[in-house]
Amino acid sequence: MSNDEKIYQKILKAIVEHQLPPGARLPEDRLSEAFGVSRTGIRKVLQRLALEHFVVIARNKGAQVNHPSEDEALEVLDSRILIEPQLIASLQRHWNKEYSEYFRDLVEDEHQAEHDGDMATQIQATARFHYELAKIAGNGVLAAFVEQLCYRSSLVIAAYGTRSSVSCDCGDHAQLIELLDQNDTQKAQQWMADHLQTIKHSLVLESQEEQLIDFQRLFSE
Amino acid sequence: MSNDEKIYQKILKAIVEHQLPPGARLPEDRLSEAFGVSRTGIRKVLQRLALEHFVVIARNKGAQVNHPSEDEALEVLDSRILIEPQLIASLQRHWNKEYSEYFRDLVEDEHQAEHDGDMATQIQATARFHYELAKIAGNGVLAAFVEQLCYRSSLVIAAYGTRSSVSCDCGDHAQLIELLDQNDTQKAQQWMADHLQTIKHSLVLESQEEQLIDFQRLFSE
DNA sequence: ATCGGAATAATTGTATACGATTTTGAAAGG
DNA sequence: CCTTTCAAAATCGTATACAATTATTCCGAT
Repeated sequence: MSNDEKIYQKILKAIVEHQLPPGARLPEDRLSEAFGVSRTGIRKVLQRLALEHFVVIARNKGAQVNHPSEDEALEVLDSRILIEPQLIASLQRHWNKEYSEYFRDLVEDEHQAEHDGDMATQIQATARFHYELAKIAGNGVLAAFVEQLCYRSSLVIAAYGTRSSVSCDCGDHAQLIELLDQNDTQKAQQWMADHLQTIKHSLVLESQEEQLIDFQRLFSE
Repeated sequence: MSNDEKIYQKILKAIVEHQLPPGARLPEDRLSEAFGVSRTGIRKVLQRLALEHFVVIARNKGAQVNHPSEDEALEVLDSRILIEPQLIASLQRHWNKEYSEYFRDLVEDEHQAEHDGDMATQIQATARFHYELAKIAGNGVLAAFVEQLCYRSSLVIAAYGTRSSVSCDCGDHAQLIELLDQNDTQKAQQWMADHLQTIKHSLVLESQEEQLIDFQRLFSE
């Protein structure tokens, strides 16, 4: 893997795992000295992250971790709701015992991370379950998009999620594997749709109220 | 629009309109003098185009217009087949007379370009019909992905399309508007799926045979 | 004490320089 | 005449320099 790619992965990991919260500034100087490369390489990485909506770059003001709007948050989840259940059908055709065991291991990793209170690992494992699943459906273009949506979902949860957003759904993933093992495509599709809906509705969108409430509190005090 | 963005648009346009064919090399020096900026700005644009799969960059060998593999070509179309019909449902809810007229104008542009033999304009108009339609479904994240898939489709057609790939489907678009005007969501979805299938099957995938045939021809002559 | 406003510091935008790698082309040997 | 080899040209990767813009701090005025 190229050096740029390694830096990209590290920063993305930090964002997705909520180490770098939404709104955090990412000055090129600090990053370049932290990674031991010149600003040139850092800029390249930041621009990539910006295209993928993990950071936003304002002209002459630099990069900061994206704080997705409520619209964006919902659209990311809606996109997954539209795509991922659809992938189940072609996924089911490739399903076999090896996959079943592999994904049970992934679920086990999730449980372990949850038990250890290791939220970063848990977030990664949860996202990975979804996009690894997407990959075996056989369409690399869609799989790449789903992978991006999964990571963006992690960022959405960082912005709007509660503790339950990340942990509540973990036990569930094993249920999907059961359905796939039973070759019950219909139910598996429905499960996936419900699962993503659950995550979507676990988001707390404070809307504009947050700012209004601040004003009101200022006036009332 | 920033200067970078303008350069990006121009190069993308040239690729999508088949002015820069798949495989064409894009040396940074030539581009930088052509656009009157330093290589820095060009590199930024090329790297963006690479992330979006319009060009491929090989280390120390530079950028060239992507020549999509057959797998990639099919996956791009399959992705559209999975997504675009699904968008019809939410699209239909926003449909109104203004949209109807707007899209009839777009179709008229397609016809005009076809009549004038202006393939570049025709390609743009055809892609635009699809992604403008996707936009009014109300999900910006998905719409952006569909837009990218439409442009990638143009590149796929540059690589594997016949003349009929670009022109045969033009008259059709008006039919979809009819169905939307009649509020016949079911048929509109089916139409979209069939339409994209038609495009997919109009591709000629020479597969590995091309190379073999070349050898055979060399021997037989 | 608080609110401008100017000077200074910090940060980004773009160009250029130089080393590294690849490609090209020509000359020498078979 | 063809192949091989090596030098030169072209091209890319990365660092650095300097200009442009933005953020911060400090000072004076109200």
